[in-house]
Amino acid sequence: MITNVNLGRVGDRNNNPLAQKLGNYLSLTAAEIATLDGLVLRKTRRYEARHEIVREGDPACTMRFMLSGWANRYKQLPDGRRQTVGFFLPGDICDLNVAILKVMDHSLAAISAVVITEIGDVEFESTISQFSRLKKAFQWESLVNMAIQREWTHNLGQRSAFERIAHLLCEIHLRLELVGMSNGNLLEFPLTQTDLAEAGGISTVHVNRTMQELRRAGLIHQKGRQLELTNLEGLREAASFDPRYLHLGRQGEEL
Amino acid sequence: MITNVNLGRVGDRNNNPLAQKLGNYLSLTAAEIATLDGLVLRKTRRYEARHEIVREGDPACTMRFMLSGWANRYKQLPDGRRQTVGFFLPGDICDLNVAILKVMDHSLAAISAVVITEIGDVEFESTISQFSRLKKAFQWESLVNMAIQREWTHNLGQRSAFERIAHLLCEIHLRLELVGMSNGNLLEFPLTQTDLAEAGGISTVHVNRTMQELRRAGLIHQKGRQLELTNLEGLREAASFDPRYLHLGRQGEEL
DNA sequence: CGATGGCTTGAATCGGCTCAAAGCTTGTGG
DNA sequence: CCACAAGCTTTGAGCCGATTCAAGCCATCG
Repeated sequence: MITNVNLGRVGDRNNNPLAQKLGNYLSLTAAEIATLDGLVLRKTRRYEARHEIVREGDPACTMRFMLSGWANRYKQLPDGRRQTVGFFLPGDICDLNVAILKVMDHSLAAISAVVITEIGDVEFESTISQFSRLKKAFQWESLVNMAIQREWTHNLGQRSAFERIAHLLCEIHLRLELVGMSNGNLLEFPLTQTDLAEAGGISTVHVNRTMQELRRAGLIHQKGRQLELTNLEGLREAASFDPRYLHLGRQGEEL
Repeated sequence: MITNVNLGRVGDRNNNPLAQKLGNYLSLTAAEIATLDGLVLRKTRRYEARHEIVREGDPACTMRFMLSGWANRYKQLPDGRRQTVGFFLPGDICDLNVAILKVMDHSLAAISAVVITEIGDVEFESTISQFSRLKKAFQWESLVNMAIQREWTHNLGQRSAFERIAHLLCEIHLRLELVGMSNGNLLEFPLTQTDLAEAGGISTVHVNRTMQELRRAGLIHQKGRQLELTNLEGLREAASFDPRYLHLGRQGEEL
């Protein structure tokens, strides 16, 4: 069920997560933030949990910004085997310039309820041609997304099930932190074990046993939809998680 | 061993592979091709087979274009487990805008002897700001690279060893075809079984058995460094290879 | 209160890994 | 032109991580 809603007030209680995200690369001026608000806090679309957003084969017509909720990007083999190739968290940009390609090579689906802004490329182009630092920030974000995709490749190719799940949790935790959505080591966690299985390339049953192992090792603790990373250092160690691939740290101040 | 060579004449016997590559997305004018030649056929670097090009942690200072040879991009865990996250074939662009990031999150190494052009972003920016169709072609190429990375993620997460290797071979074959480097189903193939193992996330021993299986199934045939895909349709079938993720077909003519 | 979706468990099985040795090729230097 | 080394490929045997299948449990929600 797709509904169009005008979310005019998203911006006031919770800062625009896109501005928050890009602020991790360059520190943005008030004018730049206002520009991002203008891009993002307009007509939005809401998708209920577990609903499709776009399907592989659909025309690729707009860029999408995640305002709230979790979504995933997945690909499927003809026989149905499905791999999640990425998660979208608030502040994420689904694909810069996708509109150039005519057809989606993967699907997007909401995990929890999701609010998204769609942006046409004309408008986007005109914004970044006026604000060169925003342009740089968007390119940066895009490069980080590629780096994440490479890390996922690495994750699936070389890590054991235990390490993989640990790595996924570390990445999600850090990415949520970047948009102010973790409360220390505690986070809202809508993923089912089946979601983790599809992202980790492991069977659901084995995810279950792996999560038990992580709990027994004192690395995580779950109560309902909340996940606590009870020993973040230990978890990162277990995963060989090295956050450098996320390229944070405002190294771009000089511009 | 790194040597600087001026390859002034690369362009005349073999067309500039970059122009050939981008020509698969948009059909380029003579002026556009000349511009690409100007970008690419200048001072180049040659790396011998099996030598490092950049290492994880190095400063990320330039874009790179592959003029000839094969290279790979890989990441390594602290204990040495190594995953190839992508191959670079002639005509490939190592990373648009990498220079924005300060540090490489992965390494590049030559597989066969390789010739590369390095391009500074200032020069690159000025070129694409003058030639909007080239800009579009470069963005397209960049989106295709992301799509390839997603497909690799899918490959590692869901396909069996047999399917994975088959898929890799299909992809390589098609990508070589795009730059005129396959001779029908026959191709020059410098990868060792160890290379395939690192790309497929499988052990070398198992790659060996898998290649035997592919041979027994009549799908491939090897003589020395040559690989023949003796039953391309069968191979694609076995791999569930769907070339749509490479987004070919000059759908961009309208620009 | 029943239904639905997610989590947990056990047992049997299998795909792919490890280790270790041997067989091939290719290139190099004498 | 041969001999040897180095690197790549092949083989076998035993093992282990992860899968499959099938059933039961638990929580939530209409």
